[in-house]
Amino acid sequence: METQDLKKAGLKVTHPRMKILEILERAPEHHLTAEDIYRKLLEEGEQIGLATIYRVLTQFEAAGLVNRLHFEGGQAVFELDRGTHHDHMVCSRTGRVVEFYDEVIEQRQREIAKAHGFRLRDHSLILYGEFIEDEDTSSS
Amino acid sequence: METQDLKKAGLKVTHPRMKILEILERAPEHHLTAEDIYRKLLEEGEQIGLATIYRVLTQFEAAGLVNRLHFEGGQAVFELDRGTHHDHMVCSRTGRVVEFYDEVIEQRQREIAKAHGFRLRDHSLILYGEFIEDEDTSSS
DNA sequence: AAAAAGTTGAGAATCTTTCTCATAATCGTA
DNA sequence: TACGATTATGAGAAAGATTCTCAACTTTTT
Repeated sequence: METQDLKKAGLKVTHPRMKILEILERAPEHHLTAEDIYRKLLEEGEQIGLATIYRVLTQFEAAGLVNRLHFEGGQAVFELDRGTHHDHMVCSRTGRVVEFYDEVIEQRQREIAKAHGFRLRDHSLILYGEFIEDEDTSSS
Repeated sequence: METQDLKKAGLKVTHPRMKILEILERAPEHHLTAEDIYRKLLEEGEQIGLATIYRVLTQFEAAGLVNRLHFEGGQAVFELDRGTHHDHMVCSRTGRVVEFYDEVIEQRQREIAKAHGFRLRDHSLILYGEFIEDEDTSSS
């Protein structure tokens, strides 16, 4: 029930916005590109324009409903903001994304920022590599 | 004297490549977009095509001579690889970039990766905010 | 229900980056 | 030092991602 969130953000409760939120909520991957969302909506028979998706995602980002992440590869990915900050680990083989949170790292960042006279607003930490279990050793 | 580096990477020593390296070495900002390099070269009377700049930067990246960074905003920025890994702090007001290195964070990343069965290849840590000294409080 | 305000879809436009291909430069060798 | 094989360059076209434009349409307010 996010119609509240939309209203709070000064956004009208429209069909495209609800559907986009739904997709983000249901996606098992949790991290989707605008195109991913576009295709998933099409599959469900919702013909929502790509331009609308980008527009809405940008509005959602401004409202704090979603986060936009810049992984390698140019295309931005979006995730629902579930209130808890976390960083990301991206498997270069499968594209799998795992979230993690580490208070030691968070704390160090604050200290480093302070030491540099830097007002820390946000940060992006992404680990790149491969999950060992995702490795297809010898199989077909 | 990087002609050695170019040869070692299996790249011919050409005028565009030398000039691009020069620009990267001399740039006080240390972090340039392909366009930045293109414009700086033009200012020096070097008419090198943008396509060449992108091509060369990609080759340099593969050879480990430069790093490609993805700050917010879509455009990639490049820096000369001076052999010492570091992360970045970006001022949203001035665009100023400051490098830092923190062994505690590096170590934590390795531990986190290990705990997740993740073979860590690389990482990107960027702090966003503003340098307090860059703040134009009241001035003209 | 009508008016006011905000939203959508489609395609055009923009921006960044890569590709194509004919021409030109580099490098090892004769 | 010139030759030939190889590789690189420049310009413009092309591709990919995202934003813009604007007329038609919903939502919300009155």
